[in-house]
Amino acid sequence: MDGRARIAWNLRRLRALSGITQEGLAGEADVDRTYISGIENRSFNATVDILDRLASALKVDVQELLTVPPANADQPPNQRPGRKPNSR
Amino acid sequence: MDGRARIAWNLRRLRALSGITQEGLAGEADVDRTYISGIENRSFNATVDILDRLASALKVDVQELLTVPPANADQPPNQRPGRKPNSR
DNA sequence: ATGTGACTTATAGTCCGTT
DNA sequence: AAACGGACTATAAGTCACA
Repeated sequence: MDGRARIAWNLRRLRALSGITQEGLAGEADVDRTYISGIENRSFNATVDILDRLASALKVDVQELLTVPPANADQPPNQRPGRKPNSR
Repeated sequence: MDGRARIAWNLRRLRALSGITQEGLAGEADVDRTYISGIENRSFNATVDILDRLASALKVDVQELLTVPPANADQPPNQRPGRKPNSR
C-alpha cells in the first residue's frame, strides 16, 4: 500500500474522529476544500509541507498520516451529515 | 520539528546505516542525485511518491522517514540557503 | 458536503555542470 | 563523495464552476 493511499485513508479516519468536514479541515489547514477531496481520493501527490499542515490541523503527529490501515479495513465512511432536510 | 527536517535527518541516518552514498541511493530510488542532496539539506519539499521510492530503496517503511530525532541528536550539516520554502 | 475537470502559477524534480 | 548553480520540464499548489 503506497503512501498516497495511506494518507487518504488516515485523513478520512482522523477527520471522522474529529467530526470535521473537508471544508472544516480545509479551513484549519489553510488549503482549498477541493484539495482535501483530491488527496482523499488519491488524485494528488501531496508534499511534506502539506502533510505538516494537515497533521497540525488534525492535532496529530505527521507520522499518524502514514499509519497502515488494518488489513480488513474499509474505507472509513464519509462523514454523514446529521441529515439535511431539503431546505427549499 | 517539521517534516522536512525529520526526513533530512532520517535520510542521512538510514543512508549511513546502509553504507550507501547519495548517488547510490539516487540510483536505487530512481531520483536525481542532486535531489537527494537537496532533501538532506532541507532545501526541497519532497512529495509522498518520492518518499515511497526513498523508503523502498532504503528497505524501510515510509513512516521511518518521519521518525523524530532524539533530543540530543546531531543536526544534519549545513542548511543551504538555496530555495525558498513553500512559505505557507 | 464532496467529487471532478479545466485552468494558471509556483515549484518539484531533472540534467548539465563546477567546486 | 557531496554541496551547489543554472536552466530547463513536469507536475504540485491553488482556485472555480458545476455536477
